[in-house]
Amino acid sequence: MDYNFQEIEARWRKEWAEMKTYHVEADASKPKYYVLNMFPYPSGAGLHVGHPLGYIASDIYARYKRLKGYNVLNPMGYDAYGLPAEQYAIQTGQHPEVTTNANIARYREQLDKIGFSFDWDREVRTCAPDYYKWTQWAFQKMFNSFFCNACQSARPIEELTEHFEKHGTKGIQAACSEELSFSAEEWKAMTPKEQSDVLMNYRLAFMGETMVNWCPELGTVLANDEVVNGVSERGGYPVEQKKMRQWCLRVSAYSQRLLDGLDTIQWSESIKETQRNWIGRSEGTEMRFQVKGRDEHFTIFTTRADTIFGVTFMVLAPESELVGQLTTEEQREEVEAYVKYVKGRTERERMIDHKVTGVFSGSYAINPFTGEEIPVWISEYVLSGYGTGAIMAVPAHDSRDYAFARHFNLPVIPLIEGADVSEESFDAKEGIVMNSPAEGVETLAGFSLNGLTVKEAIAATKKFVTEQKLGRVKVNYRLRDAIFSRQRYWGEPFPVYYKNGVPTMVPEECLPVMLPEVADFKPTKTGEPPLGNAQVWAWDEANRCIVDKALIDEKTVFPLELFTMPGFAGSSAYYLRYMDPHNDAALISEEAAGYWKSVDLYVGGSEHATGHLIYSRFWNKFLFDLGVSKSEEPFQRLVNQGMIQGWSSFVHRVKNTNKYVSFDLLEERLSDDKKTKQYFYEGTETDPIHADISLVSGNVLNVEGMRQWRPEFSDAEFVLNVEGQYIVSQAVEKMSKSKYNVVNPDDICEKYGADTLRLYEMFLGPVEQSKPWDVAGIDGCFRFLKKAWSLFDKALEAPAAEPTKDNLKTLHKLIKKVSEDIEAFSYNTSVPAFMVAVGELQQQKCQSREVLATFAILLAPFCPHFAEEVWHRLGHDTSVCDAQWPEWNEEYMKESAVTLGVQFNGKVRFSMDFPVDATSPQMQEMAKAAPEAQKYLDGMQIVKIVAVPGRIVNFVVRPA
RNA sequence: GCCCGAAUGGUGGAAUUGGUAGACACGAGGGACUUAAAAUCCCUUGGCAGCAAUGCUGUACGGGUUCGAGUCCCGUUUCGGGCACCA
Repeated sequence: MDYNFQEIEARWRKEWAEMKTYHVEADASKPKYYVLNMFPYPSGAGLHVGHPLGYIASDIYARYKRLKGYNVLNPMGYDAYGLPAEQYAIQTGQHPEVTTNANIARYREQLDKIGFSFDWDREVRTCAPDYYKWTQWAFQKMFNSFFCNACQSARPIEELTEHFEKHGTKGIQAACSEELSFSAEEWKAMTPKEQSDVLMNYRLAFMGETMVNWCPELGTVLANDEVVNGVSERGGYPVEQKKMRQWCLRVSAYSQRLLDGLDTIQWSESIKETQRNWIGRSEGTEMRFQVKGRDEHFTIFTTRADTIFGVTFMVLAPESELVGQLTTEEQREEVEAYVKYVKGRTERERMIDHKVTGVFSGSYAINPFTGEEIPVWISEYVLSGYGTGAIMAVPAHDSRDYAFARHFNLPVIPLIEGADVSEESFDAKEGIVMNSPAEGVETLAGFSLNGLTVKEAIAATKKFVTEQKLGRVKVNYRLRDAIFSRQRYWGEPFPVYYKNGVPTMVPEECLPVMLPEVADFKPTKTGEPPLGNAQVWAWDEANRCIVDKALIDEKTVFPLELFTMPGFAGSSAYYLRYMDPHNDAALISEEAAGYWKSVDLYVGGSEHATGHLIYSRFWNKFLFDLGVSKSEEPFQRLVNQGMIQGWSSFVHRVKNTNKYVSFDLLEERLSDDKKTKQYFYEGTETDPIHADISLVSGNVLNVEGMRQWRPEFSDAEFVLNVEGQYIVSQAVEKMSKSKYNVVNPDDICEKYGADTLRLYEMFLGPVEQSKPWDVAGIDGCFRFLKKAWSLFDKALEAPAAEPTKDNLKTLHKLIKKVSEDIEAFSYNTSVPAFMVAVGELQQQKCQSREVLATFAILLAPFCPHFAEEVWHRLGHDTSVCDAQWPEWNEEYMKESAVTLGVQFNGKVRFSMDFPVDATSPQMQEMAKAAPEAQKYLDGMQIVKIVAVPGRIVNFVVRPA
């Protein structure tokens, strides 16, 4: 009987669904294991072969763990809110929900063909009201919390108001946007609006007037991780800086915990490093500088306090509030012009050219150590969002300060012995300090750093600054608060209304606040976000319901928030919801949270390193503080699957013609910058144009198909080579619809079956690595399954037999290899092990039902349909999923004989055969053979015996 | 510029973590079966020399440690990834 994968796979697909084979419930009698994939955004293009890579890898792990006796949670869902559906809606008027549901249906159909062990009863969709209810709920909890710096934990906001009423801000240690100072009396005297504004300064979800990344093209603000190289990640549109009122999450409050947590989880070093970079902890000193001739001072942040004697100017960020205060009348006009110039530059312009620009403020600061006067400048190279927005410039030891000093002719004072600062600054934190102070300069309390190493000098300065109360030691983080509102339609609405200008939460019992219907998905004519188009979008406080906007009276009926939440809102805690997806009383029950705790294995792309994976950790830590999540970290082990790239094919069109020339007729030249290759035909340059890979076999183009494919090719001229063929050029690129290089998993399932697809994707290379999809190699995997099938087929037709020694040896070698490989996520090496094992069993004419059944269990994680089929043909009536993973036994694997050799100088050798067993007489013999060998090696001593089981034994010898 | 990571046949990639380099697969070549093709099976396949046994050489390049290095150390080159006026 042939391997009829289509029939087998269809049957088991149906069976598993009917039997709910993959349904899972919390079960205290079994250890749990939680496997999770990053849930997909269901795009209109459907799945390509790259998508399932991670799903297959994690599915293998989930199935393996289940066979090992774990209660495995392996859910799947959809990150359903997103920009493409909304943009499609704007173009076509089609409601995003309609397109999203259609896409989800398509995804589901594709996923179902690949044989995953997902528990679909637990599916979540971020756009479902019973799901986003809990996104809104978490937001409200953040709104009603602040972060206590002393206990490093979120606390109810009431604790803060109580404290304000008793003591004002005195003794408050809370994460905030801005340090405030007021007394209890002042607090009590504030209007509700004023109190609300003060509390916004502390809430974990707060409304803040901040510089945001505004993308005019998309009509919305973007988070820092959504801006790449100064343009929007999606679409690549320019992004500018704009001050706007926005909802924000105080992610920065958790900086230290986010950093510390990294040491407790098994993630790749590179992702951890990326997150450490993004958090950007830097330990330094904040120092106060007096302004000359005025009773004012300002504070700077530096990590190089030791360079205080080399400060020759100060620099303020143009956006800094200090600019207004420190600009003198004479300089005002010039400064204002400069600030205006800086505002006019986009983020991208600033990034691309680091122009040295700046202007003198007119003021001088006093060096607190020496009393020297230092001019205060303003320049865009100082960022307002980091530190205090002001720096002390030490041109000798900072390259940016150096460039500025050279440009504006400011003095450069070297402070490190032997540092040559005539051409560039000396930035390294090493060497011996000098000129600190320079000879003859008197300093505060006679302070001197001369002769110390830089590290000692930094420590000494910190100590001195603290003692003399010139400032304080301070830790700064680069991590910014996340901007949490978007000016879009297709996202979670905020459960917030504006009561006389004060943002107020819709009562928890009334959640979710459902996304309203709108007539138009575009922003309103007055520039309001799309929700401004909703007619029924006001909150009736008395009746606790959403009502028509026309009823707004500012007494009991108030306008609702028009912003929606960003993409990361719904994806930040979805892994918790999977634990208890139908609970409508809580995000998750105590029992579910206590049992499943956190994700043991998380699989997804590394592109989320600074987005989702930070927000999720933050969100989870917050819920952990609330006691909802039972684990400080959401994802214990993270595996980043690589991308599967596609081989794109190109036809070459001669410039300004409709003539396409076979690739082998072109002449290759390097471009002027010698980085890219260009191809010429008879001296004229050609442009490579994507051709659909379905029209190419090998590297030969189906010219007729090409003509029919798209109208522009129908009357094109194709110049063929001498064999009458049109050769395309090929290159590896990201798999994408627009590059016509997409391989659809459906086609592979159709032609080879899901089991072959699964096996092949794993065989292609390490899961973590990006690699191109190579169509040719899949035959090898398909052949393997056919061979394995015939092995079972033949054995089942023959009478059953006891396992032979060789059978057991092959089997146990395989058990060991596969078990170890799965644990290590090294599937690409276990596939060959299966191939070898099948070859051996075939040769042994294995007829043992027992051996074959065990083989089926081992194969089950990789090729579940196949395994299930043969498992049943072997006479089992329960699913192979409920079998038990076998243990290997070293006994069976012992080699019967090895070759013993002595090697010295690569010349002297002898050999003998003996069974491998440390206690066997033959092994003892081998030990004796060591002195025996000495007679071959006169004057040598054997220092070490290296035995490789089944291989060779080397005696390591040295002159005695 | 700074911080990671990588480099092994024609190709994807193995190598028990310091112990026979190139598993397994693809591709290529040869053969069997077949009228033929597909499918299947067998053999060869890093390079050089040789009929052969075998020998020499070989893991980006140059050094080093070691009885022994793809693996460890130092330097160089190239390619990926991340961060980037973060004081």
